[in-house]
Amino acid sequence: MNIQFKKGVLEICVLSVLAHKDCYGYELVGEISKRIDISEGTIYPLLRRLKDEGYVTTYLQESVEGPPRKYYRLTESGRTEEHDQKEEWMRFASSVNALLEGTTDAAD
Amino acid sequence: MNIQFKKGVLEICVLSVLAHKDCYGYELVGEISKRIDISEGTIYPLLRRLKDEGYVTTYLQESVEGPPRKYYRLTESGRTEEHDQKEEWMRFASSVNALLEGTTDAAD
DNA sequence: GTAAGTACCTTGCATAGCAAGATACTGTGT
DNA sequence: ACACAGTATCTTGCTATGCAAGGTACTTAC
Repeated sequence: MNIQFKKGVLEICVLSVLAHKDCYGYELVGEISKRIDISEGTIYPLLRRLKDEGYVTTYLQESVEGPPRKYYRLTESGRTEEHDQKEEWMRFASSVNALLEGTTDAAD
Repeated sequence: MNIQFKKGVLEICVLSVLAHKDCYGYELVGEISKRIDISEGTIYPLLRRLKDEGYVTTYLQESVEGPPRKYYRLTESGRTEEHDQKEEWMRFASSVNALLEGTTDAAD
């Protein structure tokens, strides 16, 4: 999978999963990996950024399966950001598709 | 427009335009900018990479409107790459869309 | 001669993803 | 008791790509 394609996209993916339910980092890796490969070395710095920007808050919760989990919850600002970034992704993706189709349909 | 979204995508956009017709750098900026912002500082290093990897060849052509134009033409290897990268983009974009829709349709 | 449009190019910066490794808790097998 | 696998957190150093800003040079028009 082209690593470059993921740049910026994993952020909206994380925001989108968190819009559905609170998650801890390790869990997010599993959720997102169902569709798109993502590693722990990516998720933790990303979550740190989201917290620094005020899009999420965190709380700790004990686990019987290992060390305590740090859960991430979307803030109101985070919900707005999720909405805006999703729209921007949709616009971007359809621009790319138009360009890829439009420039080849005469040649193909 | 989110700069990060463009990472890796501009390459397939360039390959796709070149699959349709030979272009010079300045012209590619104009073609692609119809859909996606791209600057000259991006296109020239990108074209250099494509040439180094054997996906394009170049030839000079005089112009009455300014300095000579350096045209880029896809090689066979470039056509294969264009096809493969386009498929990969399509797969990637639909994975992202599935993730963005799937994780919110229960919450929305 | 100077400004605007065309056309090429490079340098230095910012960003984000990843491999690899460090830390530590829990349960299982030996 | 010890080792290992699974869970869970985090950091460091590296890589790749896009961009602003700047430089060069040709042509036409004022």
